[in-house]
Amino acid sequence: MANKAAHIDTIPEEALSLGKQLCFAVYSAAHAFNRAYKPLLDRFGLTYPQYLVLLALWQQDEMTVKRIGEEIGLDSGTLSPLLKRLEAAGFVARQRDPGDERQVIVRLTEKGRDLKSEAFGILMDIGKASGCSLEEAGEIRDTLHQLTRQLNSGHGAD
Amino acid sequence: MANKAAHIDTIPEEALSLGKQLCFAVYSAAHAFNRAYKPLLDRFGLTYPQYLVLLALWQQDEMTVKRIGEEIGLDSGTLSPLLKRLEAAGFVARQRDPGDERQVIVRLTEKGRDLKSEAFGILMDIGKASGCSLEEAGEIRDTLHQLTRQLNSGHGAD
DNA sequence: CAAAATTCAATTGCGTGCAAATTAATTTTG
DNA sequence: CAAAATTAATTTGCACGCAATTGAATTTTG
Repeated sequence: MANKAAHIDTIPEEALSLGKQLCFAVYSAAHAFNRAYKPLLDRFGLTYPQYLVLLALWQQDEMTVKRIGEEIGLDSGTLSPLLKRLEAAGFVARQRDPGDERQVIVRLTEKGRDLKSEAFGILMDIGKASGCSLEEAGEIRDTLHQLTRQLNSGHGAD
Repeated sequence: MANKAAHIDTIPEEALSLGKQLCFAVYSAAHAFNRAYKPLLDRFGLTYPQYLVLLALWQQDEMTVKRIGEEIGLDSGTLSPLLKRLEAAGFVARQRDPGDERQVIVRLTEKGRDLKSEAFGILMDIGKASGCSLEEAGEIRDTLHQLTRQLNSGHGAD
């Protein structure tokens, strides 16, 4: 892992510029995606994190809160109220696991399952709005996954 | 009713997978950066958005709330309380523009200016945590800037 | 010049995100 | 088997982030 940052006297004043910072680029892109999704999701009364939960459930129905949290990277403090809102909106049902009463199993309702077919439309609208090809998107995605893994390794198991 | 989008043979079921979505990769990377910054910024009692405001002010001191918002992409609804907290913490001062009483000018305090030299340390810690070279970071950054611009063009000035 | 429109910041309301504390259920252990 | 430790979800408190509203100041215009 040759780190090019060996002699850092090369990091000038300019490095503090927002435009020069990778983290700000990621931060801005995340907000831009959020804004792009908003009008599409508003039609269904969903927020982006709520949509992420549905995406996860469309792949694998009947997950515990903890499992969902691992899938999308949120803790129960965020998920508990979010899931209650998804339940109130009729997209999912929550039920204590009879086998282990500590756990809550979240499953799609009919309404939640029906939304899946519409999700392809959202996906394509976003794909168009992002203005990049599938290959391009795939490259950026993989690069970011690697970056995320690297960043997360800093406080996991060391 | 077929649960498969009829003529969209290029976008399969798999496209709904979280791991396949560019937006989720961006979303996750943003959170990963946030978590990486947190312990570094906690030392100064700062949040990441607050740090962004200081970065902007280190480049160009004495900006209006609106100008800062344009720099980092936040509106006054977010900035007003944030700037009050930055003021309460002693990093900035806020003052109505005598020439145009609608505007509020934000400027660094001595304490805010002093923090600038420490910021290089934060920058380098993050650079190390991201595990990519300056060139690599630059490429990803430019790609994301382009992506952000493309996404924002969908509802901006046209 | 005065009314209307515009601009800027602050405020309100709602939904994340995360840390820390809480509660209930299960597992470990002494 | 009972006490202690662990686990899962909820709750609480704080800080974004954004839409919509408000209020004050300025500009436009009739």
